[in-house]
Amino acid sequence: MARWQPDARGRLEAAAFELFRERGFEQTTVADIAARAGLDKRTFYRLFGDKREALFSGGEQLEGVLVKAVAETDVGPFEAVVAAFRQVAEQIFTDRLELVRMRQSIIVSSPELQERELRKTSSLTAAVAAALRAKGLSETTAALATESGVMVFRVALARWVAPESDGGSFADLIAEVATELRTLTTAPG
Amino acid sequence: MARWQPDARGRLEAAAFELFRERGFEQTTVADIAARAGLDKRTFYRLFGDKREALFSGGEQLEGVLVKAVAETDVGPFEAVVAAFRQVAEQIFTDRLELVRMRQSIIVSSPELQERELRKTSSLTAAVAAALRAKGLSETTAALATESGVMVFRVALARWVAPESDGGSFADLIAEVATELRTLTTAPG
DNA sequence: ATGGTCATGTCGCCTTGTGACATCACCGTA
DNA sequence: TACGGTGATGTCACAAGGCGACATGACCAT
Repeated sequence: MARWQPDARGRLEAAAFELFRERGFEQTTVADIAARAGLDKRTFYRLFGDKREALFSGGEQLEGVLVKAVAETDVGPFEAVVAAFRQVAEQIFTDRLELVRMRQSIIVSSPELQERELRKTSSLTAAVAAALRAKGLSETTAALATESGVMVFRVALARWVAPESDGGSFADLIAEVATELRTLTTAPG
Repeated sequence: MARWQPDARGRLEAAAFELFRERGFEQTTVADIAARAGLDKRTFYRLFGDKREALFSGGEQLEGVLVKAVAETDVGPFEAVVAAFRQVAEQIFTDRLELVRMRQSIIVSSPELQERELRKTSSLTAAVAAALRAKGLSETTAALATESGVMVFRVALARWVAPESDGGSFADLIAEVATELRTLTTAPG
């Protein structure tokens, strides 16, 4: 018989998710999370940099998919980023609406988590922008195309998880929002 | 003779700014800041929510100017936001390049401060978007116009404070970046 | 003079996050 | 079979962030 149960990291993530939902983020201590996972506080900190990180693990995967998609697509930079996000929407978000909703509701309830989410988005943005620069685009163009794409994704996500949403295709929503953005910046006055 | 020196808040902000530059954000304790300002740690926490806030005080002023400018301007939403930021650039940033550079260098050196800056930007964005909605625009349009404007501002700011920058007109830079964004989202392929 | 108000200081507490060291199953090797 | 190494975990101790409760004392109105 093994000395330790397997997948300590996964157990901690699950425990954190449950506890954040049950009592809220601030009312949950790291010791609580570790206890529910049958581990020690110190072990938690070996696997996660801090309490917030337990909620932000899929990030690297997302970044990988995005960067790859952007690098391989060969249309205009803005179109490339939007296409990459649509791919992410299909690969990663499909059939996960309820999960995403729960996650969002946790994040919205805590300023600390909102800050962390913002930073995650920001570093993801930097990675995508770097991928665009690697294709020969200028600093400014890469930054604007990437941030526009991220913005479209965020607005579409907000609409997708909204209570009024019918939970239709997230990828289609992204395309719609991209179109809105185009008309918005184009139309003078 | 007064029992307390005046402007405790200002003294704490100044002390924090100095210490963050001298030793770095993480190496500075709240007790250090308070001591340099001739105050107690507890007093610091009465005036600021946390250690980071000592560096983010002009934010409310900025938000006020922006919201007012957006509400009063009467062109397309994106144009309104860009115009508002150009006004801010002239009113608040002119002749403060060195100060802004120092501030930025402090923020860049600390992940915690970066997170906080992101959140400040985010709440400012929300305020501007609300001002646009108050003018009758849809949720999505307001969000896209605002975020586009904020993005333009951020990219322009990055270029303005960059070491290679000639320190020319920040407002002009904003106009340039806005134009770049238009061509970028417009051009298909 | 009297009492209220308000900014500040003092004290004590819990939580976050980390360094240093102990433990002990597992594994390869003699 | 014994032995030592490795790696994940627990234990202990501690600095710092952040907050509640209470004390202090200058200022002000009456």
